[in-house]
Amino acid sequence: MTLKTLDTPSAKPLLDWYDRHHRDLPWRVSPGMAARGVKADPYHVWLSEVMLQQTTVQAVKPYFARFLQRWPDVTGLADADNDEVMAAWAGLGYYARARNLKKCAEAVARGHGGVFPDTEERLKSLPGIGDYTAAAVAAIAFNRQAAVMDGNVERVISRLYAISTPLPAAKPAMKQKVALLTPADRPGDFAQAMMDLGATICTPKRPACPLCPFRDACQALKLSDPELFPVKAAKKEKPVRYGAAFIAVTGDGEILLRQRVASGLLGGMTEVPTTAWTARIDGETSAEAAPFDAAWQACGTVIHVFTHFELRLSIWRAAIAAKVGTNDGWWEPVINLEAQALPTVMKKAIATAIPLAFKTSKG
DNA sequence: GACTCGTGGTA
DNA sequence: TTACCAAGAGT
Repeated sequence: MTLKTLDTPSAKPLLDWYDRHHRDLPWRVSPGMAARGVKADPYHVWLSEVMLQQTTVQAVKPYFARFLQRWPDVTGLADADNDEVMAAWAGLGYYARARNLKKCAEAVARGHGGVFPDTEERLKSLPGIGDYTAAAVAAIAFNRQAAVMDGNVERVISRLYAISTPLPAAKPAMKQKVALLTPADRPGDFAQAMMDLGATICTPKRPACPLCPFRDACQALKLSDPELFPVKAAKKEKPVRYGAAFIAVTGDGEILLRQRVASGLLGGMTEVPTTAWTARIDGETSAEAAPFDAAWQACGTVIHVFTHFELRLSIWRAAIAAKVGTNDGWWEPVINLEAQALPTVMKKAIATAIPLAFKTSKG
């Protein structure tokens, strides 16, 4: 306890706040249940943490429920078909997470007897588990005193200590503060409390400081303005790329699909034939680049914003009498599109050409 | 440290 | 509308 210097606040007010105001989430054991001896299922904790990486709680909920229903335990997921996992993940984004999720399940099932390792270090050696997720699973599922730091925690800590060093350079110093603050008792609840606080009280804009359990200790509130923290490095501008996508439909109601290469953007996911996505409008965005000769009709443009560029996709449609032979693709009944591993941008492209292709057409 | 890697919600 | 951002990891 000598490490806890005078400027380290107590975690007690936060835990008391969490006992009263915690969010009820499908993957969470509430503090009340935990007090009665209910343990969090490491599989549930891990699955939810991977899904929640850079993803909102609202978006994760239905995916978490579907995955759990389909693959109730880690061994079932390890034995699952890769394409089915990718299809189940379709729409959630960051598809490397799904590829690594499967690899991690296989490693746990075949290398650890179906039991998740219970230390931060061993967890971090698994695919798709980095600093954050290793600490989160260790703390939440195994009650380890691990320092859990995500975007919420960064915001809370940066304000609590009025840290003016920009992110991500400030991360090591912030992590040290989190480690000093994390209690040996209830480390999992502490981590979840910090994240709930960041999500509901210590929000990016207009934080509800009067309701905060750290209101008396917060340096930003005392000396400055909490909304000024955390300081972040300036982000660069998003370039625009252009391309064309080709939706070919036969008289039998089949559409030409193909699979993207296993790595990189939308790796391993399903797509309609497209040109390369280049920085300029050129001949490649026209029907000249179509997969085969047909009466291609322009039917609109899809604008889709990825993390680091904006894509403007010209959509071309052709109704053909019968299938055309292809090298790298296959013909799929339009009626089966819902079961495919189609990322959102591809659903938007198809929905532009075939408005009734999906039950709920977005974009 | 700098990039890559999705998507949908919000102000 | 534009901009930010949400329980980050891998290279």
